Amino acid sequence: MSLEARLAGALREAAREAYGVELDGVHVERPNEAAHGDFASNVALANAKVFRRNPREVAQGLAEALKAPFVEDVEVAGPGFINFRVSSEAFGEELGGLLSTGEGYGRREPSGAPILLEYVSANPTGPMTAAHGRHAAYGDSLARIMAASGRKVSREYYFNDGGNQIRLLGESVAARYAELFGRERPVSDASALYKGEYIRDIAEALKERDGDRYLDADPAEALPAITSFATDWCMAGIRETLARARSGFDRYFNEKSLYESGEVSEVIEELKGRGHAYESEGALWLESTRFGDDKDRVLVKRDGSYTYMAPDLAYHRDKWNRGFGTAVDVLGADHAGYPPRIRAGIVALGLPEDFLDVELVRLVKLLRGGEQVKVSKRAGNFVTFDELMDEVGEDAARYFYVRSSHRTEMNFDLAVAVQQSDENPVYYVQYAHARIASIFRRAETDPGSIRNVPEGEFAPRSERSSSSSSTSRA
RNA sequence: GCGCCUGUAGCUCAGCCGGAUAGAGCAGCGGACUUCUAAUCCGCAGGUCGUAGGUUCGAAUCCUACCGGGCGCGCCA
Repeated sequence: MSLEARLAGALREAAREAYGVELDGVHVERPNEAAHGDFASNVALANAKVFRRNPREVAQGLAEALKAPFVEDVEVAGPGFINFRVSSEAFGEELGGLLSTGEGYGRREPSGAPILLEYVSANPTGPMTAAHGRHAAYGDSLARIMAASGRKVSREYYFNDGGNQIRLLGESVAARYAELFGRERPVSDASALYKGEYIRDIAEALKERDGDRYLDADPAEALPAITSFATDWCMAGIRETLARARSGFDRYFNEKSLYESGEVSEVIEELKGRGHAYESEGALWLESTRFGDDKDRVLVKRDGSYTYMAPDLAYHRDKWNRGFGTAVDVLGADHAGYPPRIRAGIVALGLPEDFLDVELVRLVKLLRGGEQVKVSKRAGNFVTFDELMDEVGEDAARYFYVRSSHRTEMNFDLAVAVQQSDENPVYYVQYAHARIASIFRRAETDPGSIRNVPEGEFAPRSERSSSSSSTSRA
């Protein structure tokens, strides 16, 4: 157990002993000022109301009742902070524990209900973009952190290879494919087609594999085959990109499987049965206003097809049925309208409201030397995640993505990310690693072989400043 | 118009379930050291925490209004 946790426990015990008060969140931190000790706590201040006494008095009482042999000195300071000085033996023990545990240090054993983390979930209509990159970096980091702090996590990528966007992808590829043979394929709305360079790549790959067999074929047969080839091509590319970014998934969940298993129609029936779905204007609506949404949402369109809500609700119910305690959805900020309605649907299905946790990731603004990089998806002019990694490297890409909170818009300056200078934090980290490795190489020592800390080599920082002249610590 | 997010040092960002002089890195200024990769180390300066009110013993943090930026308000996903 960490020193912070041990101190928090001791404070909780002292509160029970001295005041008969049961505290839940006890905050112990490392103060900014070394003069304030090795650790400090604001319990007395934060819980003054619970104790019904003035903070200084409470702090004094807690300090007196504290039973913690590893604490050398306790003092009450300022408006009611409790400052601790910890013995160097305790620090030595902690360091010894750190060295022997190695990379496992600080990790917790898994416990509690597993979490389903869904992220990226981009439909296979093209390569991953720089915006998706932020999702991959954030989601992967979140998964690692949750796992390290003792939660079982499953990562899923939910995709749909059958919707309207996919149809457009198929049309786009078919048009390009025809062009490769010098033909023109009639399309209903040329402006809606995807224009990216990759469309040509897909068409060429298709020509490579199947030759001209779709050229004069019945479109009713050719188009599905072309579309299927295109989505497979995109999905394979996405998987490659994700692997390169070291962001793996336990499962790629195809929306289609929810129709095949009957779960979509089940969900509709269940909502009807619960009285939360009604028909109006020829469509079937979810009564989501009853559960906090702005307006009711269509589940089944007038033409009989489903909106995305239907399979999405089926997917979330499927997550619940698989035994997950929490579903975390990482979505783009352009889906801001989504959480209230899907939550409404979840509650309407009788699942707990807090089952779903949605994290919205803001957009990435790409800069190059302070100048904004213009992107236009419509014109097929965008920066792919692969191009970004080509330019700055995988590590720098991930570092910058995760550097600032996912909730704020971020500026990603490609020019800075490749600089080998003080301005580039990635370079700093890499350089620090190189230097440390160099030291160990010269010392002819393997850092992994260090098992115990010689007495007096390390000291808590409250002792460091005062006794710096006595011992040199390299 | 309504809703959600956001505005902290010249720049990029922490801090935001209220608490000790508001932090870091970079950039700036001053100094040290000629080396285990100087792409180093130490120090200094720099902030009306968007603005105005309110709650509180105490507000960057909570509440209200306003200003600026982003996103959303489809029988698209």
